[in-house]
Amino acid sequence: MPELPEVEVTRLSFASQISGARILALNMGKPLRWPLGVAPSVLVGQTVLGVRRRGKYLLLDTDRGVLLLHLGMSGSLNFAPTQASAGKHDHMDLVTTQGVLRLHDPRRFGAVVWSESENHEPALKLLGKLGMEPLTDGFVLKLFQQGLKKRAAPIKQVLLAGDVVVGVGNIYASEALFMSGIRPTVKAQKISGPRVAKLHSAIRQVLARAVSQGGSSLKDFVNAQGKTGYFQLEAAVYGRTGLPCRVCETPIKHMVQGQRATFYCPVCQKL
DNA sequence: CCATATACCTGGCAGC
DNA sequence: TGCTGCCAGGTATATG
Repeated sequence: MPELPEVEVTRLSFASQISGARILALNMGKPLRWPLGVAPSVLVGQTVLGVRRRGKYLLLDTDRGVLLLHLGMSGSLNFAPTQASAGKHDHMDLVTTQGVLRLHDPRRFGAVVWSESENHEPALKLLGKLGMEPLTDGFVLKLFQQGLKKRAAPIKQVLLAGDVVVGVGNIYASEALFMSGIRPTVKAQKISGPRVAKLHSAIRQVLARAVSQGGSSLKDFVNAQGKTGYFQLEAAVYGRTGLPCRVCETPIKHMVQGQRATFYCPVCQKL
């Protein structure tokens, strides 16, 4: 479910409410992708200073470190005034003086990891190689071009790798490539300057628009308040195999790249 | 250094 | 209704 927009929408939906809260308890359920790294009781008594996002990770800053949260493929967060009874797939409750932050994650590819700081081991390892943030001024066209120049892999896979630019997941990679008229199979380094500029702007556009619309995944995305996205952002190509391209009516094609589904219009995306 | 395959885990759905 | 096989929004890790 979560690509950058969904993670950002989730962050926005509970950051201000949890900020300033004192942690009363941390209850972990079934194992997630990685262990927390410390005894949950270490968190008790800490104060939540705020919530940031880096790529698809949420960073819950406290006065003594940072709690890294990742939603994996199927995770979602809920922030509620009181602690409801936990369901089968609820694997973390962070109980605070201002509410309970709960992680719901059926597949358990998500993670909750404690790090003493952003520059200490767990955080450094997880965040250290991440690429540019697409929705900040740090996403400089020239740097993006330089990043792509080094890569012989197909552009779709370079986008997903997250070491050049973060936050573009499987849905938005296909969408951004459609918007910029680029074939997903083209080697990243072979894309012309003007095309890279188009892609750069398409990535910003598609992600920013999805954030402003409250998250736009195709399925049941809900923010931490339980509100759904508006789903106004209709996919141009993702999941539309065989359906007419919204621009030229040509049937949308499907292919597999790096064991992931890719969708594109063979006419609108020539190179 | 880079590119690609693999693993993790559960639920939903199409097809029989 | 039940079973089987396939698919799913991510990414660290191993392997070439």
